[in-house]
Amino acid sequence: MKERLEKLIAAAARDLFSIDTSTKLTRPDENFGDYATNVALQIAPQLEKTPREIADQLQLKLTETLAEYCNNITIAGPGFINIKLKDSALWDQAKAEFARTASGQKIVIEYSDPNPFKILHAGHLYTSVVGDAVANLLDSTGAAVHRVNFSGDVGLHVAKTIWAILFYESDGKLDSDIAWQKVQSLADKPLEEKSNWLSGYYIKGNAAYVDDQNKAKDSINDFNQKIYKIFEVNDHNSSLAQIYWTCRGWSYGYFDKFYERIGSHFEKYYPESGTIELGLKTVREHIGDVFKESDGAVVFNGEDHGLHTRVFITSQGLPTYETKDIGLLIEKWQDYHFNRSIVITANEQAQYMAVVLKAIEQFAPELAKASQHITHGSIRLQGNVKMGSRLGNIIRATEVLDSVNEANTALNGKKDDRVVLGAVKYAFLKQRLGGDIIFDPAESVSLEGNSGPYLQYAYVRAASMLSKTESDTLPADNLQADERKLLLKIGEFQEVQGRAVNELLPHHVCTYLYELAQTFNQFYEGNRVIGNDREAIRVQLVRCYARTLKTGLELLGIPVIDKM
RNA sequence: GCGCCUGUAGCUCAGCUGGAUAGAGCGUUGGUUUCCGGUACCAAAGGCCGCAGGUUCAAAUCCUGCCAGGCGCACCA
Repeated sequence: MKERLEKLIAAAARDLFSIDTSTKLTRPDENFGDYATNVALQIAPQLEKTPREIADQLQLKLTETLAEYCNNITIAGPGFINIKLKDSALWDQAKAEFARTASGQKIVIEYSDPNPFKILHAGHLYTSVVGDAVANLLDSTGAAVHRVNFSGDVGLHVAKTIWAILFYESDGKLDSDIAWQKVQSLADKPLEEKSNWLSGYYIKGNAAYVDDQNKAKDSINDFNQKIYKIFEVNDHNSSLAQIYWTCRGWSYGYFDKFYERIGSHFEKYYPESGTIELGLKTVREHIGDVFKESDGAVVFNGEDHGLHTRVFITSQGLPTYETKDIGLLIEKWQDYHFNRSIVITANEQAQYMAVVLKAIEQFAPELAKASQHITHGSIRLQGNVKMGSRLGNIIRATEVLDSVNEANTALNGKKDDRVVLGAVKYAFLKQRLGGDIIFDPAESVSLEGNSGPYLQYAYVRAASMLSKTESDTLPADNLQADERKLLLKIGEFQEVQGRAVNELLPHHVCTYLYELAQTFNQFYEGNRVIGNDREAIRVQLVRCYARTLKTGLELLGIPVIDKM
């Protein structure tokens, strides 16, 4: 509807003044109209007329050409043209489906990216929720969306953890047989406990590495190579390898359980270990033309492109994250032949990723061009304090869910995981991507006001009403003011979804859904539906509203509830 | 030091492809229930939109400088 009107207005301007405009319609204050355009103000200078004169001429013309959709076109202020839609146009708009703008396209979206052997913290919860919402948005455009997950199953953090297990379980002797016995003895423990056990050793290993206790640094670097070696020779038998594979399995098992709890689903996991060979091969092939050797390492000279210079292969001959990311992108390409590849991470990776993509651009420009990196802020504690495992103030992902569960149970006397998820996801998504999120376990996730449960409750009300009626008549004209206001708001959804997709910003959907639910709650207060003599029309309206709210909540990955 | 991001009400944030009186939630104060589910609704108080210039008929929005905070800058991920 909006695009149609914009085209008609552009056509009118062309007819009247032989001028091309690219003016967009906006949603003005409800007192002015349903749509507004400032086209008269914009073209006035070049036509050397007053905006008011132009607006007058346009008003006459548009009253004619927009007659099918609009019944009132007025001029206000310095020359704004305000348009009021017919009720029938409002109904059409409210019932429209999403435009399938990316139908036939393949999109690979990678997000969440947890590290085995390390803690799954609040930041992982946040990035997962964001990724789900962005993927859902893309899905709504008709594209085939493939959700994948990249996880660091090799690398220094793994060496730190394994080293610490060996060191502390065998009294500093680094005896893998003794450590393996310990690992086996934990077999029957719950996944959560195993995961905590591992992340505890990561913290110890990291501390030892940083402080270089007991010459730990060299020793850990040595273990790093040993772990890469496990993959090189496909070792599943040595006690070190058994410790590695067993603990790795615990981590992945724990991730699966977590994703199930929050409703995330990945089509494929790409472990870093699987990207090494392809990454190394690719980088080595391009030593000379893209990469160069420097101090025994292989680097990409980002400074030539206004970026940082980064190491791709260390002087030990090991691939860094950079090289793994190259292998990963090529592997994704081989798997999917995507039109678009999107990676979501925290802000701190932004400039790093720019270097990797610039390097790829040198030898595979089409891959780099199809790739997009979007980033978000991190979770910070009250008082703008950063979380960090070494600071001992990490909030586990499950702690966030548990604390909200506690608050919700206290509020209404019973536990409901759907409401907890609604509250947490909405709290994270309602903020524009990019900035940090200040998280206070006690207060940040609200259950009232602008919150997930508010939306869920606003749906419950409508669902409850609809269960009490059989009414199924067609919509009618001559809407009353409150009815019209609600229908107008419902009709805004397509525009909001379009904008959220274009900008890959889910918070637009949150903002809109909250306004929509607010409009509905206001309508609900003042207008009886069931048993009213306008029941037929109002039931149609409520159906339309409920459908819109449900679709919106689904885009955000928030559970839709009939009764709560 | 260089680069990127951020600065809007007491707090947490929308608004930033320039437009009409700068919005919401929480918190504070005061109201609303014979009636479809009160996790609701209504109202009040609360703003040099970080500061200073510039562009424009029009700037929270665009440009420049400064101040404050965050992130990144070679063998971690």
